[in-house]
Amino acid sequence: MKKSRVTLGEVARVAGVSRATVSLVVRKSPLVADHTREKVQQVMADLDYVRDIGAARLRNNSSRTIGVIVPNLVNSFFTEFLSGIERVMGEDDRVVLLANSHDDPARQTLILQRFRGHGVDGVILCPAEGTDPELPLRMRQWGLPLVQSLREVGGNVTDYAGADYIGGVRLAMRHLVERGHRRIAFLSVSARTSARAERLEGFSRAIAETGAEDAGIVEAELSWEGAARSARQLLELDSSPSAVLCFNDVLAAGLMLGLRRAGHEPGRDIAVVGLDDLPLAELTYPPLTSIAMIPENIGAAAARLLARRLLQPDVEIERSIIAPSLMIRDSSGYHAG
Amino acid sequence: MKKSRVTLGEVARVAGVSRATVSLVVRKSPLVADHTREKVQQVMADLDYVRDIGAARLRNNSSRTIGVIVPNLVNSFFTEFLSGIERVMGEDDRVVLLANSHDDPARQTLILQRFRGHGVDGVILCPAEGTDPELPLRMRQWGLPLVQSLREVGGNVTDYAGADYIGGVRLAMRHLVERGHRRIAFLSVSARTSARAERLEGFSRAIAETGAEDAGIVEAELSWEGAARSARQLLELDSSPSAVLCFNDVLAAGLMLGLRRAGHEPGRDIAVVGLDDLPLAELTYPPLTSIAMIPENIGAAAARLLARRLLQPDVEIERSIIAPSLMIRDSSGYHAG
DNA sequence: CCATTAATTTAGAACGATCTAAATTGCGCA
DNA sequence: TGCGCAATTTAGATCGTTCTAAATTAATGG
Repeated sequence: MKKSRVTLGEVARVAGVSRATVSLVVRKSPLVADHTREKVQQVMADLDYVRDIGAARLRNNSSRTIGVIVPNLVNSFFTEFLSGIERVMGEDDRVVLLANSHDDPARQTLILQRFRGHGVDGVILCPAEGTDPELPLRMRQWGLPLVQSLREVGGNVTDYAGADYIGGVRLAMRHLVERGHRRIAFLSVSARTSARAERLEGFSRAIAETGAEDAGIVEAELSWEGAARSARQLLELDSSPSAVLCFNDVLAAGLMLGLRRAGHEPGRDIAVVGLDDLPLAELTYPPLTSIAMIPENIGAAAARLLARRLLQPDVEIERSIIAPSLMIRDSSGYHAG
Repeated sequence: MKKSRVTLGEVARVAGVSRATVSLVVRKSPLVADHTREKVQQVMADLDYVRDIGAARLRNNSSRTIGVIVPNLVNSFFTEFLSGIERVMGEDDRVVLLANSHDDPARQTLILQRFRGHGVDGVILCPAEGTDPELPLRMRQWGLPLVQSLREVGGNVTDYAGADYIGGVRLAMRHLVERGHRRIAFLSVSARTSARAERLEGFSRAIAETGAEDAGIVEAELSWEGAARSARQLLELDSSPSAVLCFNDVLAAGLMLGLRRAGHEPGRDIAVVGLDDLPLAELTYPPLTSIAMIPENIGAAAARLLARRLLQPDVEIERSIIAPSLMIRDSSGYHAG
């Protein structure tokens, strides 16, 4: 029942060479003669040899494993992001350790310790809300390469991959203004993350640039239910906005639900625009105008940044920012008079 | 810049004991005297010692790592499933290696080799479409514990965690029949998986049980776009169904879109019911009646099955089937005369 | 105070790979 | 044939932990 693993030594014995030679073959070294290589490869295939990467790492310090920490696995934004990471790392024969911080810094710390124990080569982190800004420095002291993504703490001290939310918000606002909207509200969230800060920054800049009126900022819990509840607050704003830009598509979808419940038809009585362009955006009613960020690409970019740093630990830090694009659908269809 | 890891040996030296003793402390053995334990723990904390699990596994054969392979990371069904696995494994201080097979058996095989190389303790697999039914046996020969989930190949030879789709379809069909529907169609998918077979089985059983008319089975590509395109075929069925039960919520949402485009109002002109009850179901218009399967719980169940088998490798195989429940919303609101 | 037994602690060999440094083999050419 | 140099191959130490078996220390009873 128990299987004894086939080891380098076995292969060496059967092939009639030394362990060291087999090791060279495994690592595709050019030092080994062609006929030896072929013989060894044949034996490896026959015995179904699988190299033990853990044992290898003990000696050469590369586990070909990276850790990814996301705050959430329900929002498909994060899972597409994850998908991009997994794809790029897989192409490079690396493997992904996944963990969910649930946006809890304590849990995030625990996970990082666990990852350290498993000897990951590096980490892609979307920092939990309330993460200690010193964390990147601490990780540097641990000698653990870090790429931050989607959110960022500690100033520009690590590689970073993200979306251009300032530009994205600008696109959305211009679109609304072109459709004649003057009083635009923003549906934000209560969680203090850099992602939130960036969007708010984008909003105020866009207000300045377009000359539209800041019709108010309302905070909701980050869930469609929360957004639905906030519909009332938005409708009761003194400024009576004709359009609402939302923190993300989940909130936008929830808001549309809440508006309809309150007797206002989104896309006709009031324009709603989301951010992220989740698959969901096509399926709401009316279909949601949104800003595509293509999280899969952000994940891929983060993975490439990390791969690059593993290769050259001391290369200067880089930021990889994915450009947004406007997806016009019916929820912004209303042309304000 | 380079950090030399703090090892057991360092801790031992500083604490003035042997490596073996420190190892006992790390593993919380009761064999060590209280005062020694405290001293050692103090030193471990001071030096920021992190146990190298890879090195440990080399000796004791437990990596506290499990592999998970899903066919897809976009459908939130799978990501919630994943979330359940990650949660339960995390509670047990285990770590999850994630990979996406993209429903491709060749890639799946590659991933399994990779996982083997990383010394995973076990695997939770949602088999790709077209997986060799012999795979579970092969994995047994490798000595790699396997839990299948959501889909299954090779007969009942491994632990399995899934949802009761036969029961779920029954719930949905009864609901429709209670609302007066007699001619019910099924929107299926082309991919041949056990998940599909089970739902079709449920459909034909429910037809028999309820005495409703099988108004036809239409196959769509597994995407909302595919489902939208299939609306036409459904509407052109000779049987002119008054209700459509869909393979899952993504198809249901796409179908509703297609129906509306074709001038038929879902929930009023024709009832639509989904399966899975994704978060999405609340956000479509009209909100989608669906059968909740709670993928997070299925993932948790799969994780527990695997944890149990790791503890007792020879315990008899077990099936863990999550019971479905009916979530009534507006898309089935139409009461056929 | 010594013999036993129980409670702690430990030296040293694993685990499966890689690295270093040195040994061996083969080849061209005098 | 024999020498020098490049091309291959290898012995043995090593990575950080756990295991085995034995050694040491403490505790108990007579």
